[in-house]
Amino acid sequence: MAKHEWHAEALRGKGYRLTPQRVMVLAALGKREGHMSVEELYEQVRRQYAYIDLATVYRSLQLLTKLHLVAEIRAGTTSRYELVHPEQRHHHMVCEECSAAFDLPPHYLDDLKARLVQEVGFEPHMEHFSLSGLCSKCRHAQGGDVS
Amino acid sequence: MAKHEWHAEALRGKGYRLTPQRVMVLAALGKREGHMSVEELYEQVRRQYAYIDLATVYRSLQLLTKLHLVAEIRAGTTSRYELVHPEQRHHHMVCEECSAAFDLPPHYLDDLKARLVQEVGFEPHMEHFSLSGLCSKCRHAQGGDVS
DNA sequence: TTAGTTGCAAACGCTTTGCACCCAG
DNA sequence: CTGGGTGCAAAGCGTTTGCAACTAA
Repeated sequence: MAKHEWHAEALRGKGYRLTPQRVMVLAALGKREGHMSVEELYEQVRRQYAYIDLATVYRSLQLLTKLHLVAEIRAGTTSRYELVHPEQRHHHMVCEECSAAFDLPPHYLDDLKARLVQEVGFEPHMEHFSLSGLCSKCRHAQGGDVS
Repeated sequence: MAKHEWHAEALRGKGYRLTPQRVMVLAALGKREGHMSVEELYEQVRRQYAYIDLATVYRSLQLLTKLHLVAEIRAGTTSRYELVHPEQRHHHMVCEECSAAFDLPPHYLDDLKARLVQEVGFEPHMEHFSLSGLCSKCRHAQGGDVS
């Protein structure tokens, strides 16, 4: 079963309609390794179905995010989205220079989260978490200057 | 010398004009412990000078942020601002429930940053960093359900 | 059949910009 | 005096919403 079909089934299982638009959104997300901006997603889906509306893409992403079938990653001002694969939780690092995205193994933040809950009493919500900075490639290219 | 005067001097020292509007923005920021939204700042300044324009507030914050005299804290979609005190670096935790803001001692993130640079080669930029989640008060009020 | 979903267009909230006037240096 | 800064109004941009038509179940 293709990558996105699991998600489509989950959608129906929860009582929502499986419309062509939603399938296309899921398929587009499934075609990419990393996360996509709404605009990228929109362009991608439009190649299959020219009449889809941006609002529909937004509404689909909203629904899918609510159901935890896709994850919303806030990078700077705008959001990016990717399929959720429950067995491979991770967070993100986005390079400010080249926009490349990297996965951040969960244990880094789990440690931080545990310490914060214990020592400060604050429970951070890290589902939509991402760090921005410089990837190793761009770091070396720039000679390591820190802003 | 009052809290914000140091910042005003720094502004002039770098060759920018010290206008009443900028002084008022700095003063408003200095009056508060935590960070303020642009709107709060605007309302505050308007009490002294009814004709200030929102655009001026935005432009002042942009300049001050560029000069590292104020820090921009991204909380969810919008930004909040506070005076920078170089000797007391810290990051932020913002409660999603009650919007209260807490300071996060730098060592928590310094650890994380060091590990990331060493182990993954990624250098996160944490100047404008904040965590959102639930503060201890709201956590207990809600009975600890995690979304 | 019929409630959930879509396309369309308009509105929204926050932020930025163009421009003529103004004032800090 | 003069160029940087301001007020004003309008535009920009990503996102959301109201509504009539449509369609998955």
